[in-house]
Amino acid sequence: MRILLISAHHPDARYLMKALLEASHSVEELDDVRDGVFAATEEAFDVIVLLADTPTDSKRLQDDVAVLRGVARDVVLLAVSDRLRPEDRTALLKLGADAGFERPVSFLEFNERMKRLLRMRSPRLFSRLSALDAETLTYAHDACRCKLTRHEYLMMECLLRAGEAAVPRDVLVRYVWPGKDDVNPSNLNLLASRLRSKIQSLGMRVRLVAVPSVGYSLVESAE
DNA sequence: AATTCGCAAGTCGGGATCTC
DNA sequence: GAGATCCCGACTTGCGAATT
Repeated sequence: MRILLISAHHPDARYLMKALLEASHSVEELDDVRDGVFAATEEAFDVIVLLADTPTDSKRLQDDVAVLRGVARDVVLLAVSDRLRPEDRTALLKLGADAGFERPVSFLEFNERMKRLLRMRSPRLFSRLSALDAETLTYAHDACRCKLTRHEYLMMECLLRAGEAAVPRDVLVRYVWPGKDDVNPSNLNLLASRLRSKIQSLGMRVRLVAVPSVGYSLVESAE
């Protein structure tokens, strides 16, 4: 999943970021809601997680949720706060949040809830990604199963969500190495090469194709 | 110790340009 | 127009560093 984590240097952000990365998500972290709004208009995220300040200003959190929902209508929007009274939770839901969590957050529950909400909001995308298993880092196609590394997994996820359309190189780089702006472009070639040979060695009926001057695409092969 | 990752170097193929 | 050459992007391999 492509996740935008917005947190104003909250101590929990480190923990959440680490857990999300270990769960094989592609996470972009920003510390300002205004930057988050800009990022959400520039790129299609699956989930936006808004970590409120400590102590939480409920009114401000609600305003932030409303602004984010205004620019990202199809995204799963989650708010995490110190304290969520029933009336706060209700207000957040009315303003467009899909769920509100109170600290401390159980990551396992948080992760499962995210997946469930994505399934409801974007069933087609969820179906495309169903070939991937984040827990075991495997890709399944027909009767074949392919064990992937974390980077290979993220590249595969990025390609699968595009269907058979070509994914630009810069999009792939941002997806696989989120938050890093000094990625050597040849690293993507290297990753693609290893992913391709892994798929081919298992005889899978999909091919990783380089699209000159654009990027890569994943296509079904006849044989 | 095994796995993963990334850098460096080399190969390959296709397109562009030049020369005849 | 055809062949030769050059260049660039894609791909592969080897190896060492970092991580688990």
